[in-house]
Amino acid sequence: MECGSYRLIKKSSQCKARLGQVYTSRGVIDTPVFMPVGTQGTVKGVATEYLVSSGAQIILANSYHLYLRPGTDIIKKAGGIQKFNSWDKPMLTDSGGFQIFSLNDIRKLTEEGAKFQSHIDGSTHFFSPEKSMQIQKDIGADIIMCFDECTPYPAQYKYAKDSMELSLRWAKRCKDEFYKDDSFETQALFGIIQGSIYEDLRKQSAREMVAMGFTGYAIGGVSVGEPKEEKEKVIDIVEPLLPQDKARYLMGVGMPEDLWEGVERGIDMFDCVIPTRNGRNGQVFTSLGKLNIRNAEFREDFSPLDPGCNCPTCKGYSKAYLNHLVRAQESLYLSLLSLHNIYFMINLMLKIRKSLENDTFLETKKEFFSKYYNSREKS
RNA sequence: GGGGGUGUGGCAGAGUGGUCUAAUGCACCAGACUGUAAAUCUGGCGGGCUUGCCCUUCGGUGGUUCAAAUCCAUCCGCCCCCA
Repeated sequence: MECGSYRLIKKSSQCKARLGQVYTSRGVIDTPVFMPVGTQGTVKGVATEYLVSSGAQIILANSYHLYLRPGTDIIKKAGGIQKFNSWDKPMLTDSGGFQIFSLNDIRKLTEEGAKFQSHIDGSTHFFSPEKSMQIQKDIGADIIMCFDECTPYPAQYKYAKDSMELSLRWAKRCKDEFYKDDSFETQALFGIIQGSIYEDLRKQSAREMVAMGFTGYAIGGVSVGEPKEEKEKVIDIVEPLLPQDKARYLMGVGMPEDLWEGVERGIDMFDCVIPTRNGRNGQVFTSLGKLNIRNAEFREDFSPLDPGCNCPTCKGYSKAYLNHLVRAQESLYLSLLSLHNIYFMINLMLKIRKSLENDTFLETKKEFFSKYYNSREKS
């Protein structure tokens, strides 16, 4: 079976949601799936063994960050990223395209590629589509991404069009570079659709990417500040143009509510920094809504974060204790909160997959939302 | 007993006649975070409302002055040095 190939198991009778699997040489991924982000080759604050016990099936790493530090030579010597960080399940690397967006002030874009100034020491580095492919081959993840420009929001039509077309030309170069050797036997290359919030641009991008032919397709350039409705509109525009027999990946998404909306619209894969970053900042996701564990109301609350949660944090520690750890700036809270949030997202996807098996997606979604949005206000 | 110093918002600590409800940090109270330059960032932090203004604040009291956290007197507290 081709690495990165998608198998549709069951389609919802209620909406576009799909239950399926993505094949990789390091294992099969049940979809819809949430992929925790481990930019520097580590899901911040979460040891690999806990990541495994959370049920995470695949995690991300980032080309730009690992290229700068420790350097791809070291990762190669280690035997690839999975040997390096002891994660032997599937992995996906982002191309550095998002850094073109986030490092806006210290990068310069040309047709050839992107010149970055290292955020670590200021040194200059150049990423081209070809270079990004080489780096991602060296890192050795199972799924790798095309080098693109993650178009900022808001973007003028002209900018969005030029940016999307540049990403198309880069995608062609990525594909050419990727298939130069036999990497495709163990790695899959996914294309990324851009076009900001403009219907014709999104359609053009989707059509041309599909015509070019990739193992899977990602929707990029979302969750960059646009309203929720715009994001959902973009999925609705792009999804019908994507082949049913390929995985669809919504990049950088998201919040629990976004995962439901994405799955409902036919998305199979999601990644987001939110469970870890927000965890480090005290925000916790629970079946009864979000809460900030730092807040005074939890000082004497000796119950777990989420009554129904099976994570080590909820099994072992109370809100009052976690509140204390945060106030005392004890580093343990970084791990405990990140871990809980990872479990929450993974369990959420499990619940979603189960509802698809039973073909009760919409009812389950409704039930989730009614608890998630109403419970905390009532109490 | 002699000499010197000091007292400012929850804490530390600036300010030494008007531009002072009083810098800054901490603490505290909230909010944000979406392919990670993030254990970060933002806002609030005496009271009232008609949100611009009014009232109350710099150990206590009493003065000087158009004007006092700032000057004077006095009282109270604390600290240091010498006996």
